[in-house]
Amino acid sequence: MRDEILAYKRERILEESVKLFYERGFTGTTLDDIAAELGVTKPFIYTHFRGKVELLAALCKPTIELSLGAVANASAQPGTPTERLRLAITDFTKVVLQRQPNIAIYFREEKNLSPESLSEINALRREFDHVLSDLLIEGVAAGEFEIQDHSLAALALGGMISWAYTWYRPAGRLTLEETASRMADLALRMAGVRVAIPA
Amino acid sequence: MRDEILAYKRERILEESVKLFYERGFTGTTLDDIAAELGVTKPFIYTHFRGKVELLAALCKPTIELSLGAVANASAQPGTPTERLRLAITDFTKVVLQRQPNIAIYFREEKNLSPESLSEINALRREFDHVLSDLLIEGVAAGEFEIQDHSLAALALGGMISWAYTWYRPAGRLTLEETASRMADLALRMAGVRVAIPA
DNA sequence: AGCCCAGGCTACTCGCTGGTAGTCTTTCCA
DNA sequence: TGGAAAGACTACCAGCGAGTAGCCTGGGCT
Repeated sequence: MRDEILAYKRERILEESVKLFYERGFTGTTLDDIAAELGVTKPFIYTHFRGKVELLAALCKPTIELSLGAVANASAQPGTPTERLRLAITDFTKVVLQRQPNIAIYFREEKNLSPESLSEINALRREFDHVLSDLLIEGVAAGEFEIQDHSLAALALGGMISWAYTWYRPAGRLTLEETASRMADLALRMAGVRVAIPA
Repeated sequence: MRDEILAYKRERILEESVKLFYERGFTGTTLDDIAAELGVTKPFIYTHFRGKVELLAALCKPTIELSLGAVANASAQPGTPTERLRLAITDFTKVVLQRQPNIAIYFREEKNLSPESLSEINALRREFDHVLSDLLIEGVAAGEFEIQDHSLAALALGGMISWAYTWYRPAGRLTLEETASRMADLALRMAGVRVAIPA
């Protein structure tokens, strides 16, 4: 019970931090701003986090873990490489779109992370590329994909999806599900799979 | 002659600014840092630029113009849509890779631009997407491309290439030319063109 | 009722950095 | 050789914001 309240407070601090860092940038946001938005004062934040950069790490790392989790989970499913790649891309896209502000903050404010957090996150990203790359290799071996350079293709795929944080609008023309599905079509095509287009 | 020296000084200031902003971030770099790197002092910079944010704009805007120029020029060439899209992607990729630090700074530090600079640059980006989108539509009309949603495809293409600023290393496995060419292959595939793969 | 303590707040400090005012030097021309 | 102007520097200011020390209050337990 006490722990739950503590966790809730932490969560609320993070929520407002995400919002403000997303809108104004990391250095453009003061701890006083965040506290004011919560209706508390700065020292309150210090009872839950060591400082501003720890706040940043707490926003970024779990989101990168979620991204890695999406592709790793999809890749470990039963099914053909084509099916698994489709799942990996749709799930990863959903993470990016659902956590759009966190993703944006991470890529923009990477330079403000502590060296320790940065290297932890970089390890996750290398793992991400690795998993994706392996899935592509598997698909080529199975004769389903046709890829010249699987490392480059993995980077291109990851970039195409990650980039969505710059343009996706929740109230836009396409729903989250539609966007994820169409991105998967584009991704499969890049992998050399013949994808039919609905009329 | 006098003007040339003035222009040279401006250029040198920008060079060092790019380097430091790229390495340490915009707010992580002080004007004193830049001046020290140049072997001068802070007021020297103020004789060439109004302030720190003008420096930032002077780094970003011409690079975005160059990106737009690359696709606009390619799109206006004679030739089939397939040929023009290939040229557009290779040339755009080259801009991204040659100006990698500028591109990185722009995307990371967008929030630090003045509202005026930001809206100018945003206009250029809209134009960029528009040109790319039109080229895709043309290719579909000509029966060369097969695309479900040309707006989404334009965003995905733009993202896939722009993203290269996060991973490209000049001393890496692939040369700039090779990377550009392979990215074009991937892009054409996404557009639904059958691209042969060299053994 | 009285005590204690957790949890939050008030009220600071202090370093940093963008920006500026005014001085010095050097060069070029009369 | 004098002087004027450009161009750069020294020395400063002022505001801002991260982080902290110590106080206050209210609720629960004895």
